[in-house]
Amino acid sequence: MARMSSVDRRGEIVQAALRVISEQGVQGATTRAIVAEAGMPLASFHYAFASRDEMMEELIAHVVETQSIAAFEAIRFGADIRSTIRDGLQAFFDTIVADTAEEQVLFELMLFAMRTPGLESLPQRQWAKYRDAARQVLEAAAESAGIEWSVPIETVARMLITITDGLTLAWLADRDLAAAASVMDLAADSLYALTTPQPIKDAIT
Amino acid sequence: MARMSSVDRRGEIVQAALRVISEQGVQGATTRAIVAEAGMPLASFHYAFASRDEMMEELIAHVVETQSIAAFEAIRFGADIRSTIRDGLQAFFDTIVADTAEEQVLFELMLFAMRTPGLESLPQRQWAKYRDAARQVLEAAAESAGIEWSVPIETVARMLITITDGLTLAWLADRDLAAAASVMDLAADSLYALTTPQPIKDAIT
DNA sequence: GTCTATAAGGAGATAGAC
DNA sequence: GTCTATCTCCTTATAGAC
Repeated sequence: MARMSSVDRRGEIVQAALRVISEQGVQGATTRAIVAEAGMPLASFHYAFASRDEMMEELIAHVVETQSIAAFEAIRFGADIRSTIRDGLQAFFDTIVADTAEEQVLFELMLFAMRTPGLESLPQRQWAKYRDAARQVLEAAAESAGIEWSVPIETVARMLITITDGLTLAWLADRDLAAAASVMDLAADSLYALTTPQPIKDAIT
Repeated sequence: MARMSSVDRRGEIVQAALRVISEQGVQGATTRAIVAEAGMPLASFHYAFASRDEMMEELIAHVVETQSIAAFEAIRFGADIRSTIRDGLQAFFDTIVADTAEEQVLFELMLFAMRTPGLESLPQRQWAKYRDAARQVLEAAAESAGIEWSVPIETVARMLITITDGLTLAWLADRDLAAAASVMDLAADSLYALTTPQPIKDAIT
């Protein structure tokens, strides 16, 4: 492994750190563990980064920057809006189940950021990105099914993120697939209740 | 401070550790920081506990044992079930806002437990206690308002915990009171939709 | 029993050889 | 530029004086 650019080396260290965190948690991500994972001598770490703090800052910024809600990309739209919502929740949840370790890392990093001077605002940005992704998928679902949301879509997006966060936490805690399914059933009904057939041109009476 | 029983000293250390964790996170809860907070010499720590690991184990077990959802105790029941639900959510959320640091500690401890051999099952027990508390408050609300839940109450309880967890996480991330209120409005409607007037003796048609 | 003093090891960071 | 060897500090844990 000949010489590599400083940028490449920083990226390689960050990726190695993410793998270490995934297996051992934030606590276990010592400089020694990281360079061992990356297969480089200890001094290379401080050649690329001034300090471990600086590396963690770049790592979290990288996660916030690149991490979208991959789950939402697995959603397939159909004509039946209620089924689309339910299937969409399932697609989200299946991704969480498949990438449980990664999801746990996200929570650990967000809590770490909250405790770290200079990184306190990153969880806020992260959740804003979540809501943005939720809003986009809700817009796409509405357009696909020919319905409208009866409350501001930002509010529906917040509700959706509330539900997905709650589902994820419960999954991390008790790994109960059937229980998650029953919650998703209720959640799909609740979100479906927020839809109206098409434009506003269908009044009662 | 004269001599105290071993049990008292263990409790005092655990309480001091919780205060340290509240201010500095789990990482900052070193034996030195804890005994400094408790105002005792370092050796007292290992006189009471064989190791820091043992203390953390007792601390988390203590939290799981004693921590109920204090928020649910602030709920006042009224005749209007929808308002009762909405007010109940607000009472929960107000408690979260008032005790944000403590709530953050709970998440940190649960993630810590998941990474600690021997403590992996504690989050599961913790969430089971959450659901139990939710079930009790849902039963009380139904009885008070003279309604029934149209789906199994365990499922409603899971839905409620999903929502409160999601609300709590979002609050920790972005501290947006108004946004939480809008989510609680939707959540109250969703839970209200799961109620039926009284016994099952009111059929349509 | 209680505390001072210290051991033993792991952490981040760096000096200096190559 | 890169890596070995080391420095310094902080951690858990304990030995041994009182």
